[in-house]
Amino acid sequence: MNKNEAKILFMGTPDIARDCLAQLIEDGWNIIGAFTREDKPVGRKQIMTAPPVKQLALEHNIPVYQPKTLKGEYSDVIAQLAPDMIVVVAFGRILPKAVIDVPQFGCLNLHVSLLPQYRGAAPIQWSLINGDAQTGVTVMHIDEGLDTGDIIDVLPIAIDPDENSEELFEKVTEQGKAFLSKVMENVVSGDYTRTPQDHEKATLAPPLTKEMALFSFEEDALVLHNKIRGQNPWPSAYFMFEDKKVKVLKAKVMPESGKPGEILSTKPLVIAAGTKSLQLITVQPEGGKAMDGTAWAAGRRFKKGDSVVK
RNA sequence: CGCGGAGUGGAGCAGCAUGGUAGCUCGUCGGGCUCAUAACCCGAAGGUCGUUGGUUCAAAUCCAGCCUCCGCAA
Repeated sequence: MNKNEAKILFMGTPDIARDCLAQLIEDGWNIIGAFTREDKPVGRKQIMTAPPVKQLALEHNIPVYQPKTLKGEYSDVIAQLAPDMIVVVAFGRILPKAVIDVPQFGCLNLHVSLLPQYRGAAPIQWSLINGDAQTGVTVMHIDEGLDTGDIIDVLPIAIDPDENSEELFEKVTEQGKAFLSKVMENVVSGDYTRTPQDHEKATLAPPLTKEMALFSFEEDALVLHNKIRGQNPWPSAYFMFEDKKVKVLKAKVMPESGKPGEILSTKPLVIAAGTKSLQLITVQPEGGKAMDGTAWAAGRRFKKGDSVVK
């Protein structure tokens, strides 16, 4: 069977899934339907917004399905669609066995880490927070676990020491979507191998939370830098100043040192950390827009030697 | 009507309770000092104080409406 004949059922939700779907459409795959999460309220106005995948699918007249769960009756719906392959990218749901067993070529999943490392929802962010030099995308056969299936192929991707989650996501998406299409071709033609994961080496990348985004200047400057870039754009690493949140969107490690929290310089704004110091390049105070660290320091009338901690 | 903060020269802020002279830290431009500088010194330009209306002899400041931005929540 070649790729024009294979019936593909796509499942995914956010931007990266949309971009992958766009690539598959462009490459001529026969997409018979798109499963995505339900519309949800977004922003201060709580406007109901369709997931990116839904928006793209509608533009291409691809049928959209937004079930609450894949169990029960939806397993039958999927069986009736009779896909030859199901492709899952950031769908956010575990597929039940009844669904996994439907397609003859199985269910493929693109995961943005070098499995078995960083199984779960936020692999990109965790690889940055941990200061890794490399990540990658893995295409695997889905089984009933969380990112535990047999690996088909892997594409390593280098991480720049200063890039943030958004930038790394873009890079990974760009390379990953073409890789996915290529691996799918190999699978359809039968030219591939399955390699079970080494479960002993598995690590988890759970979703980030706003609670963990609070940091202390007692920590090492490099650790803080990695937290800041890994949590940008969400949830944004922050510290408290005069009972208000101050998000740090972009920072840089500086060699100077001092008492943690001490302002070593206001232009640029450099604050001492546990080890070395951190230049706050872009910050966003609660209630305010993102601004240069120096601008924030100007408005707060900081002087060299002041401290941002009590 | 979910809770809350905010709109003041190019940036970030103060001033507003007790209406009456446009302030601070920067940036920009010109000059000086220096081997040099994100340093320092001197000087200058730049604002109908978000918008509309009201009160008043007089409104950035008090009152009402409207617009916009942001944090939280989701």
